[in-house]
This record gives sequence, C-alpha cells and structure tokens, in this order.
Amino acid sequence: MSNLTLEDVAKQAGVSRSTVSRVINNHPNVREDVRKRVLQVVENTGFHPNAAARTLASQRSWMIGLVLPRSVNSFFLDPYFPHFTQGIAQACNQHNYTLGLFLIGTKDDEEKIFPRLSRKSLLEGIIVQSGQFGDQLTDRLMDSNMPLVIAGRPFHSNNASYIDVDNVSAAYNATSHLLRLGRSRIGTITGLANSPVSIDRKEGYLKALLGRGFTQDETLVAAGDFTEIGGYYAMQQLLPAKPDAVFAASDLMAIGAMRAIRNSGLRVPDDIAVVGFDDLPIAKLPDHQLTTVRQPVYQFGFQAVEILMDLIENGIKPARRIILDTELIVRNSCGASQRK
Amino acid sequence: MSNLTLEDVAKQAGVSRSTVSRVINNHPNVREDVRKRVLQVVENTGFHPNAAARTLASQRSWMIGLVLPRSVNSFFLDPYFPHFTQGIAQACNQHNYTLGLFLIGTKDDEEKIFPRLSRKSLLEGIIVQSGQFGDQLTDRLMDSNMPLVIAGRPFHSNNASYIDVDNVSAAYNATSHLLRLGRSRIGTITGLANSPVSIDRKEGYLKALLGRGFTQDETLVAAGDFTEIGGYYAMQQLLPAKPDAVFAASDLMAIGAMRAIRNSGLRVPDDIAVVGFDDLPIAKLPDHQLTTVRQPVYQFGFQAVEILMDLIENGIKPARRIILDTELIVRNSCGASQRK
DNA sequence: GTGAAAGCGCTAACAG
DNA sequence: CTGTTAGCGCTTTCAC
Repeated sequence: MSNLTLEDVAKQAGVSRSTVSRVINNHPNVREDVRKRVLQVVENTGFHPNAAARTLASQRSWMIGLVLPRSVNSFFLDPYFPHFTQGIAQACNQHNYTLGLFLIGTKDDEEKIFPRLSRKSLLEGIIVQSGQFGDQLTDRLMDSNMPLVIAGRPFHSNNASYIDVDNVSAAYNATSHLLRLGRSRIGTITGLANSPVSIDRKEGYLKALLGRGFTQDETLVAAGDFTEIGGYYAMQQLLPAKPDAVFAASDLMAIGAMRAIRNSGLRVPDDIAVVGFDDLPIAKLPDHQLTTVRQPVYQFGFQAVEILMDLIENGIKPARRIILDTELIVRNSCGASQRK
Repeated sequence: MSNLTLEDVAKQAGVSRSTVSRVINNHPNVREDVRKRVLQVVENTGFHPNAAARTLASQRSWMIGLVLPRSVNSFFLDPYFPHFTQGIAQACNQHNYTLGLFLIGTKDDEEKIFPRLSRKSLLEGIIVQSGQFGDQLTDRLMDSNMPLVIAGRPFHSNNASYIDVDNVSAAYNATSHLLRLGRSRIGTITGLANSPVSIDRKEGYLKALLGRGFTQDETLVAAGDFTEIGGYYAMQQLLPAKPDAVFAASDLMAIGAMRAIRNSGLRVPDDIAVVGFDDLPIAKLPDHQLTTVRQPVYQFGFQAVEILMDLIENGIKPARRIILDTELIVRNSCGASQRK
C-alpha cells in the first residue's frame, strides 16, 4: 500500500526529492505549476510521508503524551477524566498532534514507561495529572526538562508550568454561600488525601468558616477519595456530628453524600444542604439538582494543550501558569431556592 | 540530557555500535563480559535509544492506536469507555506498546487523522470501536490492511477481526428472566440506532418474546442513545403502553428509565421491573440495585489488545473472532427477590 | 562473537 | 526556484 517514498513520487513528478519534500511541507519557493504537478502525483499515488523518518530527520514527533500517575486511580470512576481527556484530544486534533495515553497502573509500569516519556524522540511534550504527595513520577518528569504541563498545581511547583483553577477561592465561595443561607454547622468531604486539590479546597472551606468567626471542628471534616462510594462513607462519618450542610470536593462525592443523608432519613436540603464541585452533567439531573462549583473541565484539557504547544515552540521557561475561573452554580441541593 | 547515541556508548565501552545494539536488544551472541560492560555504560550514561531511529530502521513502532469514531460520542458520558480504555492501556503496558488515542470529533478530524492511522510508520495496529451504520472510518480502516481489531462486531464483517459479546443471547437471557418472573408486557430501550450492538440486543429481546408466544409490539420499543437522559426520555415514551418490565440496552439507560418510572409515581420493581446491560459499578449502588447483564468490559479491552498483538505478529489472516461470555447479575430491580 | 557498511525515508543546509 | 549532499540514530546483513 504505502511503501512509496519521496523518491518514488519525485521520479514520477520529474523533480527531485527535495522539491517533493518542500511541497508536502508547504514550503514557499516552489513554482506553482511544479507544486501542482507534485500534488497531483501525491494524490494519485496516495503517498504519505513516513512518520518515523520525518521525526528522525526533523527531530519533531508531533506527538504529546497524557500521563495519569498511579495515584490517580479514579480515571475510570470519575467522569471528570473523560471530559478532561476529550478536551485534550480535541486540541491535539486541532493542532495536528498525536496524543499518547499513558495510564500508569503499577510501580512496574512506571519504571517501564518512564524512559518512553522522557526521551524526546517519542514525545515532544507531556501533560501530567497532578496526583498525591510523593508521586515520584511527576517529580521525575519535572526534572527531565521535557516540556511539561501539570494539570492541577503540583506539590512543589519548582518552576513547573501548570494549569489550575483557584480551588481555594472556589471552595471559599461555595462555603460562604452556605453560610449566607444561614447554615452554621458546615462539614466538608475532602478529596484524595495529600493531593493539592484536596488541600486547597479544604483550605478555602476553612477560610470561609474562620472568616465568619467559626472555629475549626475536626468532627466536621471527613476524608473521601473522589468516588461516589467514598462520599457516601465520608458522609456517614459526618452524620453523628449533626452538620446542617456539607461541602464536598467533587460532584461524585456530593452525590454519594446525598445518598447517605437520605438513607439516614434526613432530607436534602432541608436538613442538610449539599454543595459539590465540578458541575459534571450528572449534577443537573433532577434527582440531584446539585449546587456546585463549575469548573471548565473540557477547557482545562484544551488549554493544557495550548500551554504545552507554547512551551514546545517557545521554550520551557519561564514557566507558564494559568488559573481558570470557576463559577458557583446554584440549584436546589443547597436550599437557596427554598428561602425565597 | 539524552542526546547520547549508540555510537557514544560504543566508544565508551570500547566496542562497536552493533554490539551495543545487540546488547540493548537482548540479542544472543554477545560475550557475557562484554554485555556487562556495555550495560554498565548504558546505566551510567542514562542512555535510551532514539525511538524514531529505531522505528525507521526496524520498521516497528511498538505503538498501537485506539480509535473512537465520530458516531461514538458517548466517550465522556458513558463509564463504559473509561473501563474499556483502562483494559487496553494495561495490556499495552504489559506488552511494552505505546497507546495512541484518537477521538474523532468532526468529519474534518477524520480526514486529518486518517492518514496518520493508515500509514504503518506510526501505528502497528488499531483498535476501533464499532459505531453506527455508515461509519466510513471503520470501513476505510478495514480496507487499509492495517492490523485491525474492531470492538463490537462491525456491520459488514468482511473478514475483519473483532471481539464482541454474544449480545443476542445475553438479551435473550435477560428478557427470558423477566418472562420467567411472570412479566408479560416487557418493553425495551434500544441503544444508538443503526449500531450492531443495539440491533443484536433488540433481536435477543424479540427472540425471547416470540419464543414464548408473544407478538411483537412496537409501542413497547423505544429508542435510546446509551445515555442516562436518553433512557429517561425513552422510558417516558414507553409508559403509556403500560409495560410491566423493561430491558434497557445499557446500565446508564436503565438508570434513566428507573428515574422516569419513579417520577411518574410508579415503583421499581413492583410496577415495572428493570434490567440493564453492562454491570458498571454504579449498577450495584443501593439506589439502583440494578439487575443487569455483566459484560467483562475491562477484559474486553485487554483481549482486544491481545488479538491485535497476534495479528501483528502472525499476519492479519485469517480473521480472529472472539466472543466473550456474559452473565446475568440478579439484583432487586427485576423483582426476583420479592417472589421468594 | 564482533565490526564494517549499507540502508530505513526524510529534512535541511548549501550550491547553483 | 531546484537539485545535490549530508546526515538524523538505529538495525541488520555480511564478512571475518
């Protein structure tokens, strides 16, 4: 099928290999009729340049990688990731890049895959999902001087480029909203322990409470893991503390929490108001009507790619940092509608 | 960092480039002490072979692609896909292959991406999700004589390799189960129109009904699209026909259907029994307790890769066909537990 | 068991 | 504007 080479096309078009190369790479300095003639042959023969040869000669692979470290095990549980991936894939399509997907399952995988990630001959750049503290892969990637964009601020941001939302103020706003609605025993369900997202969201939550003169109450804080079931258990843990509201660090956990609340015979939002984080499509289902912090997940992925392109084209320093806006979407689960 | 070449390593180890090549490729015919010496240098220098050069010289890229055609727009809505992708990714890790992800969004994407897929210089093989009828991409891929595994039987299986579950008997069993429980007005919510999965599952459903002497009743058939909301609407459409059971072609649709049933003031399973398809983690949530057909989604992905490896190593003919087993998982939504 | 040499198919100066 | 000429870094005969 496609064992044609530049040379073959050149011969058929009666020009040199270089000219064909110029044509397929859209270089100027080719006479219009020659260009047409070559294009014609390319069309007729169905010629496509050999990717490996092109990469080798030009030192550009037109490929980037999306890496999900081991600690991010919710890839297939949290709808967040498919959306995020979708944004990345679309941006790649638009920029004519190929996307490599690296889901790290085990320590072993990590060892095997790392060399593939860090050698420029395969990837021109990497987007890595920020994970938990102690995630060595991210650290090693940061040291590899590959163009790298971290999705979500990393632990040590030593000059690394990343994209994030302002989790602290988002959580602050969400919690403040509950306070304004008159709730006074507000709990929180945090995300995966030791991850920057979780830490930041908890910080925003606390800031709102302390700012209103409340004191920190550890019985109102429960650890989740970003999963629905994790939210369910965390809520069960919270119930004895008699909260009248809860801020969950993800929609999935908020939904789990609502389930736990209802199972215990209480009502949402009458007895306990709930606010989530993400605004995934499920949040707006009539069953949930979840008040939540909307973050532009798709955009998040899309822009991560654009930052990466910038890094690739213009060098990795200075580090680029982008903070996307969030928005509080008020539905019924927080009880706002009932006050009117 | 890694601008080292074989030549550099060779020099440092006092051998020739070929020998180093043999060592890093685990070829026999290298004296043990030489091998050790070379390995030592490789270790010290952190040498990693250039992927592009290797691909060019050996004509092997050690990379496969996962392609989701345009008609498969539920990638980020249906948890099915992340699970499937996870299986593929794990298998790739195990076999030391790199996975390329190609999410086709528009006709334009398709045109741009197709050449990347069909030239062997980038990918050694492809897994494509079977989509709707008229999905040109899949047809073109089948014609490209690239090693290709279709996930879910394609429309025209002209000698293509694919992996699937026996949707007809799975649906037959699910429906028969409802019949055995005494239900007599069983509706179905089909998947995306014009897709083999949907057709097969509907066929199994009908077969069970007809086999029991029922006649086909079109008012008991509603079209969904594999989404939750699609299942919801489809169920609303079904309600006037007063079904006492419904078989949905996916868990997500089954969940949407249950929501519609409850919203209309009816109970599951008392008034209407529900059976789904997939057995995703959400199916077992206490809210749903969904009786469903379990298909091994992760395995599906994993084995798709293994078939592909076989195609790559041993030639694409004859076509390989694998049908995975399903299992009916009985929970509460079908009403089985209440009969005892 | 090891080295020399010839590519793999393309890009990119450099001449002309 | 076009062709010639070197590579890009590796694999793989083929001698020795």
